[in-house]
Amino acid sequence: RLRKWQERIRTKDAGERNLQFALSEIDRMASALGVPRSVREVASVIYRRALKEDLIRGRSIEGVATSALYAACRKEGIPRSLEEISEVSRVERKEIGRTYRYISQELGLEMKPVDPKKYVPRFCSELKLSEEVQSKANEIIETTAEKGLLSGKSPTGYAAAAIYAASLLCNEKKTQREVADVAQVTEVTIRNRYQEQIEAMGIHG
Amino acid sequence: MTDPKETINIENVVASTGIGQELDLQSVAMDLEGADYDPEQFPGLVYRTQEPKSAALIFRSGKIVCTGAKSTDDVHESLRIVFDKLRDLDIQVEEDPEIVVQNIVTSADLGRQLNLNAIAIGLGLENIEYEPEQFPGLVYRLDEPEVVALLFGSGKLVITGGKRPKDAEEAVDKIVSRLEDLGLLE
DNA sequence: GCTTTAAAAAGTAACTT
DNA sequence: AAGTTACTTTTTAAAGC
Repeated sequence: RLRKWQERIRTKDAGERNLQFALSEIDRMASALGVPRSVREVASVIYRRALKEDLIRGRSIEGVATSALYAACRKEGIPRSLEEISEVSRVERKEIGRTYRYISQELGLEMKPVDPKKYVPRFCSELKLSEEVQSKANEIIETTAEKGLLSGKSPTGYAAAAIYAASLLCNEKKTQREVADVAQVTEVTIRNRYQEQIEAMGIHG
Repeated sequence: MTDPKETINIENVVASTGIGQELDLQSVAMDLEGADYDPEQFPGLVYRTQEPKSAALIFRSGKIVCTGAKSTDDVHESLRIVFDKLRDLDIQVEEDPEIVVQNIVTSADLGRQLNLNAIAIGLGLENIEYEPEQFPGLVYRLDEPEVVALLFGSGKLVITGGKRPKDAEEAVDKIVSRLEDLGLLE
């Protein structure tokens, strides 16, 4: 009986240690990403729910913690791409995506697709582009998305192309490479989305 | 207007069978030309047929999996070739081993562009999976028939998981009527 | 869970030319 | 910039790690 009691304590301690590790990892990654405290709190709640629903079995703690943070960023309306998230995690992008989809489905998070406009302020700020460019980029995204151009396209690539187009229209040109670097997409993707967008907008650049 | 059902095309049929006899894959690999066998990598021996085109995975237990065929008839034809090749190697093969179709992959075209964002909301976020950062298709799981559909912005779709060609037809009908009810088609 | 096989859809990426 | 190749998703059986 003493042994069983010790085992329970040991198990409880192990569980506590794992939870503490997961929460400290969420904190570390959140700091590295520079997201507000509210996001860490939402991520913690998602992680604890996943723990309660026994979704971590067969998966790494770090993988679930990273996925919870990715989901939290989206829930709070300040999404980070899987590429950005994977840079501060030791879990690879593909695994984060898989785990995220799994916990999202199991916890019924009902995540809406990411709106490309959510990336505009941060990307434009990193590129030191004006408020005017941001507004123009948002207008391009809104107008072209309404025409159905967004279906199936990556939100980061879509936002990057709109920002590139807006920078040209506002005479604050940034090169495709500069925009591609902050959005972490290729120039080819920007070129392809850009062509579709300016055509749908009836612009000739 | 073309009925989407008429655009259905079977792209791949997966079936399993067995010759009812254990095999020494090492010797089969030596005698069967074109056979790929690397037990360190995968326990099955891979044998490809040219006409009809398919790939057969042959196991030590004598069980066989056939993939890549474009119809259930092609599955039978491909496996007949595999059985005969094994017989040529003096391996006893039952007269006609039971062949079970395990999965049929189909493609189809709804004929109009789809707004996947609207469909994701319309069909209910809890029932679908749409993560364009990871894959451009919207994943829609149906209960009856029990298949998985991948819907694309172009209006093209893929139906997989079915065991009968009819499963894909029923799935396309249900998808079309649901999208029409939601006013998301056309 | 992974390994292998086939196939479609469309997007993205990494190469070479 | 174009072209090629390859990887993402889904499904399914098989035997073994």
